[in-house]
Amino acid sequence: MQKITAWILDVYPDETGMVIWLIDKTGRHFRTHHHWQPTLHLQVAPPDERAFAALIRQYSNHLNIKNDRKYDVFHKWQKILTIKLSSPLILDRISRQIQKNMIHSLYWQGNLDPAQMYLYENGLFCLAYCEFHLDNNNEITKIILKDDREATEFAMPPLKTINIKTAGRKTNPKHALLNDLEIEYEGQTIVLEKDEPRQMLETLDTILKNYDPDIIFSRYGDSYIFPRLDKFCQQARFPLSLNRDTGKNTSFGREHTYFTYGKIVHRAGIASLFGRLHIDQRNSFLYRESNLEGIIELARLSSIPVQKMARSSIGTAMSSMEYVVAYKNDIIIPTAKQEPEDFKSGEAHLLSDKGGLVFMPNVGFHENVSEIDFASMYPTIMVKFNISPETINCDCCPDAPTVPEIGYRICQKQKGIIPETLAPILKKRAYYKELQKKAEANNDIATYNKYYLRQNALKWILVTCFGYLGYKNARFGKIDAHESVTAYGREILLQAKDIAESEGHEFLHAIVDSLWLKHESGHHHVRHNGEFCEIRLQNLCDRISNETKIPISLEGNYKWICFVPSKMDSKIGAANRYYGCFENDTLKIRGIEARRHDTPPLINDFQLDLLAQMSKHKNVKAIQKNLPKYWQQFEDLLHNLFDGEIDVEDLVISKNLSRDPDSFAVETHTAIAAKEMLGRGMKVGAGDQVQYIITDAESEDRTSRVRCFGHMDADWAYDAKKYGELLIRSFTSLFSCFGYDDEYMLKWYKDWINKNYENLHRHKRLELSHGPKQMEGRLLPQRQN
DNA sequence: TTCAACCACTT
DNA sequence: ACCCTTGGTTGAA
Repeated sequence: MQKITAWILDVYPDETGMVIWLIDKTGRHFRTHHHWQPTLHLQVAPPDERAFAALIRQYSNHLNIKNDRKYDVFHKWQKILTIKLSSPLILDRISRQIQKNMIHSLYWQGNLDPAQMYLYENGLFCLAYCEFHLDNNNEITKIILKDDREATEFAMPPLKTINIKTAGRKTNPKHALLNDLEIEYEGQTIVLEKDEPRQMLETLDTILKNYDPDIIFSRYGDSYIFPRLDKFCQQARFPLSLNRDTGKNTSFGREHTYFTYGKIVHRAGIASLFGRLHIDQRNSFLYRESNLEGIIELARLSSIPVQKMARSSIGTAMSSMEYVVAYKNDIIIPTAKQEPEDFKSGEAHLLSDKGGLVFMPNVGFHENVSEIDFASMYPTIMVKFNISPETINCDCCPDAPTVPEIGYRICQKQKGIIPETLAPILKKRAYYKELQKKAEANNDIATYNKYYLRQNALKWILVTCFGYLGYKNARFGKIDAHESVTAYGREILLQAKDIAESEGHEFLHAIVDSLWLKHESGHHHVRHNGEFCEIRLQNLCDRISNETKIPISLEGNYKWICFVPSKMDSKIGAANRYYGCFENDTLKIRGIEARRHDTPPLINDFQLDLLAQMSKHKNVKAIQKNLPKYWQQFEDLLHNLFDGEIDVEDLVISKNLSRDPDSFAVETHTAIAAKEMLGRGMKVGAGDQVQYIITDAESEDRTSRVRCFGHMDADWAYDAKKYGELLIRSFTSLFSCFGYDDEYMLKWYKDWINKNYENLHRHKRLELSHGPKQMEGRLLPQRQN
């Protein structure tokens, strides 16, 4: 027998169990194997008995079935069949077959990834430090975990990394011809030339064999580099050593598009390696947000293997963390959500259907305002009030306290699966934030970054876990739990408002988890009375935190803040559109043009420039005094626009395609630009970004309304009038409360055009002062073949 | 000119 | 493989 103490690098199934790659303190790696059989649970309904018999017949040698009992999520003792499969490789097939042919039956643990299932069952995770007992065939006989996924300090193995990317272009090269490849490792860069494919493969192979990296980072490795390399290898019959496991070939997953945070995201198919990790930095939300630190943090918490974690959505990580808890508590996981929404009376529905509480702010400018924010309000509510699908209206606590307004009971006896999942995450994040602060104070940038990245990854779990509660496909989701959270949220916000008012603060505005309070008039500057204010606010926050049990803290004191009026009704504010300036002259901007990614650079820069100037003013009077100056800047820019002096790249509008170009019902600018690109042989689809210039917004001929950026040639010019309107809109967003509202501005605009550009025909195209710039990198190249 | 459907985006 | 709202545009009535 042999003992190795090492980290788990990667896990994947084979015929008889799991292949487990280890890496030790010195960076040595080992391929080991652990015999393992996956388990499913089933409760066969009478109509499905024939289908079940057929399944047993078909897989007679592969299924080991016994009668069993298990608790389900609702703590019901279920009489079930436990089915052991002979090999993890048939798990997917059998799981699908049960789901398809046995629709009346109850079925648990279906559609789980075998590697994750193995890790859940053994309480393990990738990058866990363990002691492994091996026999002479490298077969694992015992694993002793010497690590804890909830630990905030954990050791990491020494990982050798290498970077592969295409030379030159920064854009997605999926349409492009093959480019040179750049390989970076140990501080050196090697360029592999595209003209010598054989040479390219041989050099890369040598590097892989000699340097033997643990992680390959790439840009567009999933969609481009790895598929091309694979094709080359096949053509040249060259066995490239991408995989450490010599028996395996690179696996290419299916590409897919999905909806998240209100937009379609395109995810290229995963190119995953065996025994070595490939992370495509451009196909990983998590990498972009929180680097390898965040990927590893979540891989440890969720038991999702690192390569898959890198490409997973936050929702997937959240689900997997719930499964970890379920396995730990020996609770079986339903294959699909089965619990229908509880019956509700009309009235209850009306009350509970509301989301977060939002007030209507008094529009316009306010001075001497402080903002206080609840930290992670919704997840904290879930943990503090034990809100989980199975804790709502449980059978065991008929006299339990109820949720405000909607009256659901919440279980007092059993801790819910969601609170149990979230509690350690909240705790861990708070701890990381503390360490981050400490490192900042010590000017220790490396440590600061490490903890910033980790807490940021956890933040994403916390901001999405609430939405996931009500998501109809989530296995542990239930809309009632969702509603309970917002009900508590509303009550807590109102409670905070009452406390603030009782302490003599003037309530100004509140959105879900933030409150804006005004200080009594008489102190023109918070600074003037600063210290007194700080203490009063600190006391207020302490009192609210104590009474509501949700921590709240001071976000900052505003010199001035402006709540932008709604376009629908200028009397009331659009709840989430505001901008303000803190005492230290930093700005907070929400909802207005400069915050939107589809605002062209010209407009964006103009608005931000105005705001930067305004941030120097200490009160509203000073802003008002400078209005003529701002107006002049606005009018000058408008003249520039009409005189054709603006570079086209400052007018580019970028939008995400919500669907494939041909399936748009309305010919929006986005749809027109996408179709133009399609016509030029470029591959654009849902989730891709299109960039275009408005050339003639009012044209009868739809195709002339916009041009996709990159194909603007000298025959085309931008539509100054239209961009003028966008410019005006960005101006009114800032100054409508001074009388520069839409109505006034649009009338002024009409007169201004008549006066200054009366010879400008409505559809006249302007000459460009400089030809369109073809910017390297922003230009989408023609697709090959 | 009006308005419903559609689309993109933010919190 | 998430909730809903606001604001703007399109194109037919």
